[in-house]
Amino acid sequence: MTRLHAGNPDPVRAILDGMAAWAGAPADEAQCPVRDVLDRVGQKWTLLILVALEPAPRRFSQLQRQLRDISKRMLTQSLRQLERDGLVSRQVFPTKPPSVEYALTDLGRSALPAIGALLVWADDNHEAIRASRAAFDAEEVA
Amino acid sequence: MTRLHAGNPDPVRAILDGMAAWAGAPADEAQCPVRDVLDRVGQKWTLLILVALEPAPRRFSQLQRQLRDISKRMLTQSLRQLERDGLVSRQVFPTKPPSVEYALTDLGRSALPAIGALLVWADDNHEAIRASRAAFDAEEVA
DNA sequence: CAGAATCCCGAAAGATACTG
DNA sequence: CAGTATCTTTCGGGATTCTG
Repeated sequence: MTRLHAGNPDPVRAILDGMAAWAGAPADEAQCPVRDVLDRVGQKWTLLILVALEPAPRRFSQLQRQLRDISKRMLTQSLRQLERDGLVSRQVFPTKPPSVEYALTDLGRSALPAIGALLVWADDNHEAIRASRAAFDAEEVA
Repeated sequence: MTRLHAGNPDPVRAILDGMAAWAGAPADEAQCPVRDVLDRVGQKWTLLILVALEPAPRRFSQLQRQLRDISKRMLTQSLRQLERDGLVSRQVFPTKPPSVEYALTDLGRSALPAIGALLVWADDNHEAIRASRAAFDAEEVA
């Protein structure tokens, strides 16, 4: 068990080693923790939902309004996955009409710093990225 | 310009505000820095490539071997995007046969801490996640 | 060695309509 | 309100083949 700790001096290197270890098993790569989480991260809505739940628990409609252009279908699906992964809790109130409240679990909350760091980086550097793209595209034409 | 700084006491909140600001423009959501970077992150190979380039610059074939099951096509495509975004530099050596070396730019390197944090979290918690999934699936059957 | 060019499939995700 | 059920489209990405 190669466990990585936050205090690890070179986590990135350890990650590479960990990936190398998984490289042996052909089909078991789906079980690799890195790939596993990366798939979730790629889900387009999951991270936004987690972030949206940070300030306080939300109800279904509240989330849909907050995320603007997400369909009910995708919201339901994403929430189900997050619930299955244990990052989000779902509590049904048998009112009339029924209301459902979603909240971050401790596990889900523990992911926010890392996610936040990524989003902060995105915000800090997207201008540089856009500039780089413009320059790159300009050369392509020439 | 709501700029987020690493020292911000509550970056997540600021991100939400930032997203809300973008929510106004209907089609310009693609320009939202958060969405923009999230798309890249979801690319399945981009993060792995960045991590793989951390220790030292690599050549095309080296990368392909290191990432095991990536095809030439996807490796080329991913590297091009990263180059376009200014995260990776590409240098061609006119040897015979030609060799190409890829390296992280300063911008690319600046993204590694955030990525590392995410991957460390993944490794630390994937066991809890897998347990949660098992429990969830067990209930579904019942 | 380091790609470019095609072909093709399955998964992700959007639109729409119906329900308890 | 909080979903579920379909249908359809899009697109990421794998396999294969060809080149300088």
